[in-house]
Amino acid sequence: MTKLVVIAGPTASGKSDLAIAMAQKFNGEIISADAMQIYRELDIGTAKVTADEQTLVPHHLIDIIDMTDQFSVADFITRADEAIADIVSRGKLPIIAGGTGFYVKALLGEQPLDFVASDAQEVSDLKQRELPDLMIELQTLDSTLANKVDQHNKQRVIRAIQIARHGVHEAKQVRPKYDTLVVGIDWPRDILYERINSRAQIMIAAGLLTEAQCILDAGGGNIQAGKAIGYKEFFPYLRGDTTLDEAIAQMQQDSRRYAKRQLTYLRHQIPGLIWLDGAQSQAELAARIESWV
RNA sequence: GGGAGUGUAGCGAAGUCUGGCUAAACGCGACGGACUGUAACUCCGUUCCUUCGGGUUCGUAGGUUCGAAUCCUACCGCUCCCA
Repeated sequence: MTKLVVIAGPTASGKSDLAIAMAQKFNGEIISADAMQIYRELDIGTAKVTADEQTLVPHHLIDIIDMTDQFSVADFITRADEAIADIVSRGKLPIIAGGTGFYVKALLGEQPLDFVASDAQEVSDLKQRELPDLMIELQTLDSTLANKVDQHNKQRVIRAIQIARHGVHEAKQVRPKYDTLVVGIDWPRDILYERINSRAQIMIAAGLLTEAQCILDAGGGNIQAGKAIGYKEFFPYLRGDTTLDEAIAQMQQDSRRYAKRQLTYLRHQIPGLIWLDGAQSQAELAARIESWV
Protein backbone atom coordinates (compact mmCIF):
# COMPACT_ATOMS: atom_id res chain seq x y z
CA MET A 1 0.00 0.00 0.00
CA THR A 2 1.17 3.49 -0.77
CA LYS A 3 2.74 5.17 2.20
CA LEU A 4 1.83 8.75 2.93
CA VAL A 5 2.88 11.24 5.58
CA VAL A 6 0.27 13.83 6.50
CA ILE A 7 1.24 16.95 8.42
CA ALA A 8 -1.73 18.89 9.76
CA GLY A 9 -2.06 21.62 12.34
CA PRO A 10 -3.49 25.07 12.86
CA THR A 11 -2.43 28.10 10.92
CA ALA A 12 1.03 29.41 11.83
CA SER A 13 2.02 26.16 13.51
CA GLY A 14 4.94 25.53 11.18
CA LYS A 15 3.58 22.90 8.80
CA SER A 16 5.46 24.12 5.75
CA ASP A 17 8.85 24.20 7.44
CA LEU A 18 8.32 20.79 8.96
CA ALA A 19 7.23 19.36 5.62
CA ILE A 20 10.30 20.74 3.87
CA ALA A 21 12.62 19.39 6.53
CA MET A 22 11.05 15.94 6.31
CA ALA A 23 11.04 15.95 2.53
CA GLN A 24 14.74 16.73 2.48
CA LYS A 25 15.53 14.08 5.01
CA PHE A 26 13.41 11.30 3.54
CA ASN A 27 13.54 12.07 -0.18
CA GLY A 28 10.01 13.36 -0.32
CA GLU A 29 7.82 15.76 -2.24
CA ILE A 30 5.14 17.94 -0.77
CA ILE A 31 1.48 18.13 -1.61
CA SER A 32 -0.34 21.10 -0.19
CA ALA A 33 -3.79 20.46 1.27
CA ASP A 34 -4.78 24.07 1.53
CA ALA A 35 -7.93 25.60 0.16
CA MET A 36 -6.33 28.98 -0.43
CA GLN A 37 -2.78 28.24 -1.51
CA ILE A 38 -4.20 26.69 -4.66
CA TYR A 39 -4.74 30.23 -5.94
CA ARG A 40 -1.95 31.68 -8.01
CA GLU A 41 -2.10 35.26 -6.86
CA LEU A 42 -2.49 34.64 -3.15
CA ASP A 43 1.06 34.38 -1.85
CA ILE A 44 1.78 36.50 1.19
CA GLY A 45 -1.57 36.25 2.93
CA THR A 46 -1.76 32.48 2.58
CA ALA A 47 1.78 32.10 3.93
CA LYS A 48 2.62 30.15 0.82
CA VAL A 49 6.09 28.69 0.54
CA THR A 50 8.37 30.99 -1.43
CA ALA A 51 9.83 30.25 -4.84
CA ASP A 52 13.18 29.63 -3.15
CA GLU A 53 11.68 27.08 -0.82
CA GLN A 54 10.00 25.39 -3.75
CA THR A 55 13.38 24.85 -5.39
CA LEU A 56 14.50 22.94 -2.32
CA VAL A 57 11.65 20.47 -2.52
CA PRO A 58 9.05 20.05 -5.27
CA HIS A 59 5.59 21.24 -4.18
CA HIS A 60 2.27 20.16 -5.66
CA LEU A 61 -1.21 21.64 -5.66
CA ILE A 62 0.04 25.15 -5.14
CA ASP A 63 -0.70 27.87 -7.69
CA ILE A 64 -3.00 25.73 -9.76
CA ILE A 65 -5.96 28.03 -10.40
CA ASP A 66 -6.79 31.72 -10.85
CA MET A 67 -8.22 33.71 -8.02
CA THR A 68 -11.60 34.02 -9.66
CA ASP A 69 -11.95 30.25 -10.13
CA GLN A 70 -13.99 27.83 -8.07
CA PHE A 71 -12.51 24.78 -6.44
CA SER A 72 -13.89 22.01 -4.28
CA VAL A 73 -12.81 19.06 -2.18
CA ALA A 74 -13.62 16.74 -5.04
CA ASP A 75 -11.18 18.61 -7.26
CA PHE A 76 -8.63 18.37 -4.54
CA ILE A 77 -9.03 14.63 -4.10
CA THR A 78 -8.71 13.97 -7.79
CA ARG A 79 -5.57 16.02 -8.15
CA ALA A 80 -4.03 14.82 -4.91
CA ASP A 81 -4.50 11.17 -5.88
CA GLU A 82 -2.78 11.91 -9.17
CA ALA A 83 0.07 13.77 -7.53
CA ILE A 84 0.59 10.99 -5.01
CA ALA A 85 0.73 8.36 -7.74
CA ASP A 86 3.17 10.50 -9.67
CA ILE A 87 5.47 11.02 -6.68
CA VAL A 88 5.42 7.36 -5.77
CA SER A 89 6.15 6.35 -9.35
CA ARG A 90 9.36 8.30 -9.10
CA GLY A 91 10.30 6.46 -5.95
CA LYS A 92 9.74 9.34 -3.59
CA LEU A 93 7.74 9.80 -0.40
CA PRO A 94 4.57 11.91 -0.65
CA ILE A 95 4.13 14.33 2.23
CA ILE A 96 0.80 16.10 2.60
CA ALA A 97 1.00 19.43 4.36
CA GLY A 98 -2.09 21.43 4.96
CA GLY A 99 -4.39 23.28 7.25
CA THR A 100 -7.61 22.45 5.46
CA GLY A 101 -8.80 19.59 7.62
CA PHE A 102 -11.72 18.90 5.36
CA TYR A 103 -9.40 18.17 2.46
CA VAL A 104 -7.23 15.95 4.60
CA LYS A 105 -10.21 14.03 5.90
CA ALA A 106 -11.59 13.53 2.42
CA LEU A 107 -8.23 12.40 1.13
CA LEU A 108 -7.91 9.83 3.89
CA GLY A 109 -11.53 8.74 3.68
CA GLU A 110 -12.03 5.20 2.54
CA GLN A 111 -15.36 6.02 1.01
CA PRO A 112 -15.27 7.90 -2.26
CA LEU A 113 -17.15 11.17 -2.26
CA ASP A 114 -20.59 10.90 -3.71
CA PHE A 115 -21.25 12.86 -6.81
CA VAL A 116 -24.30 15.02 -7.18
CA ALA A 117 -25.47 16.50 -10.44
CA SER A 118 -25.86 20.19 -9.83
CA ASP A 119 -24.66 23.40 -11.33
CA ALA A 120 -23.64 26.86 -10.25
CA GLN A 121 -26.88 28.37 -11.48
CA GLU A 122 -28.90 26.09 -9.26
CA VAL A 123 -26.80 26.99 -6.25
CA SER A 124 -27.12 30.71 -6.83
CA ASP A 125 -30.88 30.33 -7.26
CA LEU A 126 -31.08 28.48 -3.97
CA LYS A 127 -29.00 31.14 -2.30
CA GLN A 128 -31.61 33.77 -3.10
CA ARG A 129 -34.21 32.01 -1.01
CA GLU A 130 -34.81 32.28 2.69
CA LEU A 131 -33.70 29.54 5.04
CA PRO A 132 -37.16 28.56 6.34
CA ASP A 133 -38.38 28.24 2.78
CA LEU A 134 -35.43 26.02 1.91
CA MET A 135 -36.10 23.84 4.93
CA ILE A 136 -39.70 23.34 3.84
CA GLU A 137 -38.58 22.09 0.46
CA LEU A 138 -35.98 19.82 1.99
CA GLN A 139 -38.53 18.45 4.43
CA THR A 140 -40.90 17.44 1.63
CA LEU A 141 -38.13 16.03 -0.55
CA ASP A 142 -36.32 14.00 2.07
CA SER A 143 -37.30 14.24 5.72
CA THR A 144 -34.47 12.01 6.90
CA LEU A 145 -31.95 14.33 5.36
CA ALA A 146 -33.84 17.34 6.68
CA ASN A 147 -33.52 16.07 10.22
CA LYS A 148 -29.87 15.41 9.78
CA VAL A 149 -28.67 18.79 8.57
CA ASP A 150 -28.05 21.78 10.74
CA GLN A 151 -31.23 23.77 10.17
CA HIS A 152 -29.53 27.08 10.87
CA ASN A 153 -26.79 26.46 8.37
CA LYS A 154 -27.93 27.73 5.01
CA GLN A 155 -24.89 26.53 3.14
CA ARG A 156 -25.39 22.96 4.31
CA VAL A 157 -29.13 23.09 3.75
CA ILE A 158 -28.54 24.12 0.15
CA ARG A 159 -26.21 21.20 -0.34
CA ALA A 160 -28.77 18.85 1.19
CA ILE A 161 -31.42 20.09 -1.22
CA GLN A 162 -29.14 19.38 -4.14
CA ILE A 163 -28.65 15.85 -2.88
CA ALA A 164 -32.38 15.42 -2.32
CA ARG A 165 -33.21 16.72 -5.78
CA HIS A 166 -30.67 14.82 -7.82
CA GLY A 167 -29.72 11.89 -5.65
CA VAL A 168 -26.20 10.68 -5.13
CA HIS A 169 -24.30 8.68 -7.67
CA GLU A 170 -21.48 6.29 -7.19
CA ALA A 171 -18.08 7.75 -7.78
CA LYS A 172 -16.76 6.86 -11.18
CA GLN A 173 -13.66 5.12 -9.99
CA VAL A 174 -12.51 3.54 -6.80
CA ARG A 175 -9.94 5.63 -5.02
CA PRO A 176 -6.63 4.24 -3.85
CA LYS A 177 -6.15 3.40 -0.21
CA TYR A 178 -3.19 4.77 1.65
CA ASP A 179 -1.07 3.66 4.53
CA THR A 180 -0.81 6.91 6.44
CA LEU A 181 1.14 8.49 9.23
CA VAL A 182 -0.93 11.49 10.30
CA VAL A 183 0.47 14.08 12.65
CA GLY A 184 -0.72 17.43 13.93
CA ILE A 185 1.47 20.21 15.26
CA ASP A 186 0.48 21.37 18.71
CA TRP A 187 1.60 24.48 20.58
CA PRO A 188 0.48 25.94 23.88
CA ARG A 189 -2.38 28.22 22.99
CA ASP A 190 -0.65 31.45 24.03
CA ILE A 191 2.42 30.66 21.96
CA LEU A 192 0.34 29.82 18.91
CA TYR A 193 -1.50 33.11 19.28
CA GLU A 194 1.77 35.00 19.51
CA ARG A 195 2.96 33.32 16.34
CA ILE A 196 -0.25 34.29 14.59
CA ASN A 197 -0.08 37.89 15.76
CA SER A 198 3.50 38.46 14.80
CA ARG A 199 3.13 36.72 11.46
CA ALA A 200 0.41 39.21 10.54
CA GLN A 201 2.85 42.06 11.06
CA ILE A 202 5.44 40.30 8.93
CA MET A 203 2.92 39.81 6.16
CA ILE A 204 2.06 43.49 6.17
CA ALA A 205 5.72 44.38 5.84
CA ALA A 206 6.03 41.92 2.98
CA GLY A 207 3.35 43.69 0.96
CA LEU A 208 0.11 42.05 1.98
CA LEU A 209 -1.89 45.16 1.17
CA THR A 210 -0.94 45.06 -2.50
CA GLU A 211 -2.27 41.53 -2.75
CA ALA A 212 -5.40 42.47 -0.87
CA GLN A 213 -6.04 45.34 -3.27
CA CYS A 214 -5.60 42.94 -6.15
CA ILE A 215 -8.23 40.58 -4.78
CA LEU A 216 -10.56 43.43 -3.97
CA ASP A 217 -10.31 44.56 -7.58
CA ALA A 218 -11.02 41.04 -8.77
CA GLY A 219 -14.25 40.81 -6.83
CA GLY A 220 -13.48 41.05 -3.12
CA GLY A 221 -15.81 39.07 -0.93
CA ASN A 222 -17.78 37.84 -3.92
CA ILE A 223 -15.14 35.40 -5.04
CA GLN A 224 -13.93 32.39 -3.10
CA ALA A 225 -10.41 33.78 -2.82
CA GLY A 226 -11.86 36.93 -1.29
CA LYS A 227 -12.97 34.95 1.75
CA ALA A 228 -9.43 34.18 2.78
CA ILE A 229 -8.24 35.48 6.10
CA GLY A 230 -5.56 38.04 5.57
CA TYR A 231 -7.38 39.67 2.69
CA LYS A 232 -11.00 40.13 3.58
CA GLU A 233 -10.12 42.11 6.71
CA PHE A 234 -8.38 44.74 4.61
CA PHE A 235 -11.20 45.44 2.20
CA PRO A 236 -12.82 47.96 4.56
CA TYR A 237 -9.47 49.66 5.06
CA LEU A 238 -8.77 49.81 1.33
CA ARG A 239 -12.18 51.37 0.84
CA GLY A 240 -11.35 53.92 3.51
CA ASP A 241 -13.82 52.66 6.12
CA THR A 242 -11.41 51.64 8.87
CA THR A 243 -7.87 52.27 9.99
CA LEU A 244 -4.99 49.99 9.15
CA ASP A 245 -4.51 49.08 12.80
CA GLU A 246 -8.12 48.02 13.09
CA ALA A 247 -7.82 45.89 10.00
CA ILE A 248 -4.69 44.21 11.26
CA ALA A 249 -6.29 43.54 14.63
CA GLN A 250 -9.27 42.03 12.86
CA MET A 251 -7.05 39.80 10.76
CA GLN A 252 -5.23 38.56 13.84
CA GLN A 253 -8.54 37.91 15.53
CA ASP A 254 -9.89 35.97 12.58
CA SER A 255 -6.70 33.95 12.37
CA ARG A 256 -6.89 33.03 16.03
CA ARG A 257 -10.47 31.91 15.68
CA TYR A 258 -9.61 29.98 12.59
CA ALA A 259 -6.81 28.21 14.42
CA LYS A 260 -9.29 27.20 17.10
CA ARG A 261 -11.66 25.77 14.54
CA GLN A 262 -8.83 23.86 12.92
CA LEU A 263 -7.82 22.39 16.25
CA THR A 264 -11.39 21.27 16.93
CA TYR A 265 -11.60 19.72 13.50
CA LEU A 266 -8.36 17.82 13.82
CA ARG A 267 -9.21 16.60 17.30
CA HIS A 268 -12.51 15.09 16.30
CA GLN A 269 -12.55 14.52 12.56
CA ILE A 270 -9.16 13.00 11.84
CA PRO A 271 -8.93 9.62 13.51
CA GLY A 272 -5.51 8.36 14.45
CA LEU A 273 -3.87 11.75 14.37
CA ILE A 274 -0.74 11.94 16.48
CA TRP A 275 0.00 15.27 18.14
CA LEU A 276 3.52 16.62 17.94
CA ASP A 277 5.03 19.16 20.30
CA GLY A 278 5.51 22.25 18.19
CA ALA A 279 8.94 23.01 19.58
CA GLN A 280 10.17 19.47 18.89
CA SER A 281 8.15 18.58 15.84
CA GLN A 282 11.11 17.92 13.51
CA ALA A 283 12.85 15.48 15.79
CA GLU A 284 9.61 13.78 16.83
CA LEU A 285 8.34 13.32 13.31
CA ALA A 286 11.70 12.19 11.93
CA ALA A 287 11.84 9.48 14.57
CA ARG A 288 8.34 8.31 13.75
CA ILE A 289 8.94 8.24 10.02
CA GLU A 290 12.14 6.27 10.47
CA SER A 291 10.45 3.53 12.42
CA TRP A 292 7.48 3.49 10.08
CA VAL A 293 8.89 3.57 6.55
C1' G B 1 -11.42 74.30 46.88
C1' G B 2 -16.35 74.84 43.76
C1' G B 3 -19.52 72.49 39.97
C1' A B 4 -21.19 68.41 36.70
C1' G B 5 -20.97 63.39 35.79
C1' U B 6 -19.70 58.39 36.69
C1' G B 7 -18.55 53.40 39.22
C1' U B 8 -22.84 46.79 36.80
C1' A B 9 -20.02 39.85 35.42
C1' G B 10 -12.94 39.14 31.56
C1' C B 11 -13.99 43.95 28.67
C1' G B 12 -17.72 47.34 26.65
C1' A B 13 -22.63 48.46 27.84
C1' A B 14 -28.28 48.32 29.18
C1' G B 15 -31.18 48.22 33.51
C1' U B 16 -31.68 53.11 38.14
C1' C B 17 -36.67 58.00 36.80
C1' U B 18 -41.76 54.10 37.42
C1' G B 19 -38.30 48.69 43.90
C1' G B 20 -40.42 42.44 42.94
C1' C B 21 -41.30 39.32 36.24
C1' U B 22 -33.11 40.46 37.19
C1' A B 23 -27.81 35.92 38.28
C1' A B 24 -28.76 40.78 35.79
C1' A B 25 -30.53 42.47 28.23
C1' C B 26 -27.10 43.08 24.35
C1' G B 27 -22.16 43.35 22.00
C1' C B 28 -17.07 41.80 22.17
C1' G B 29 -13.46 38.62 23.83
C1' A B 30 -12.47 33.72 25.68
C1' C B 31 -13.57 28.62 25.70
C1' G B 32 -16.10 24.25 23.80
C1' G B 33 -18.56 21.92 19.67
C1' A B 34 -20.71 20.51 14.52
C1' C B 35 -19.14 20.01 9.66
C1' U B 36 -18.78 14.09 3.01
C1' G B 37 -18.43 18.89 -3.07
C1' U B 38 -17.89 27.23 -0.97
C1' A B 39 -14.27 24.37 4.55
C1' A B 40 -9.24 30.37 5.75
C1' C B 41 -16.45 28.50 4.50
C1' U B 42 -20.90 28.01 7.18
C1' C B 43 -23.26 27.00 11.74
C1' C B 44 -24.23 25.86 17.22
C1' G B 45 -23.34 26.01 22.63
C1' U B 46 -21.06 27.76 27.36
C1' U B 47 -19.11 32.01 29.93
C1' C B 48 -20.15 34.66 38.93
C1' C B 49 -19.48 30.00 42.27
C1' U B 50 -21.73 25.20 42.93
C1' U B 51 -21.33 18.52 45.60
C1' C B 52 -26.80 21.35 40.66
C1' G B 53 -30.25 21.19 46.26
C1' G B 54 -28.42 25.86 46.25
C1' G B 55 -24.83 29.97 47.33
C1' U B 56 -22.76 34.91 46.74
C1' U B 57 -23.30 39.46 43.46
C1' C B 58 -24.17 45.28 40.54
C1' G B 59 -17.52 50.74 44.10
C1' U B 60 -17.65 50.36 49.96
C1' A B 61 -20.38 50.68 54.63
C1' G B 62 -24.89 51.53 56.72
C1' G B 63 -30.29 52.60 56.33
C1' U B 64 -35.61 52.36 54.44
C1' U B 65 -38.69 48.09 52.82
C1' C B 66 -42.09 41.91 53.11
C1' G B 67 -38.50 42.72 48.99
C1' A B 68 -33.01 47.03 46.61
C1' A B 69 -28.42 47.04 40.88
C1' U B 70 -32.80 50.21 41.41
C1' C B 71 -34.87 54.68 47.10
C1' C B 72 -31.93 57.42 51.39
C1' U B 73 -27.08 58.67 54.06
C1' A B 74 -21.89 58.63 54.44
C1' C B 75 -17.38 57.30 52.48
C1' C B 76 -13.87 55.76 48.50
C1' G B 77 -12.29 55.79 43.18
C1' C B 78 -12.43 57.73 38.20
C1' U B 79 -13.72 61.65 34.32
C1' C B 80 -14.69 66.54 32.78
C1' C B 81 -15.39 71.89 33.72
C1' C B 82 -14.33 76.24 36.87
C1' A B 83 -10.54 77.83 40.31
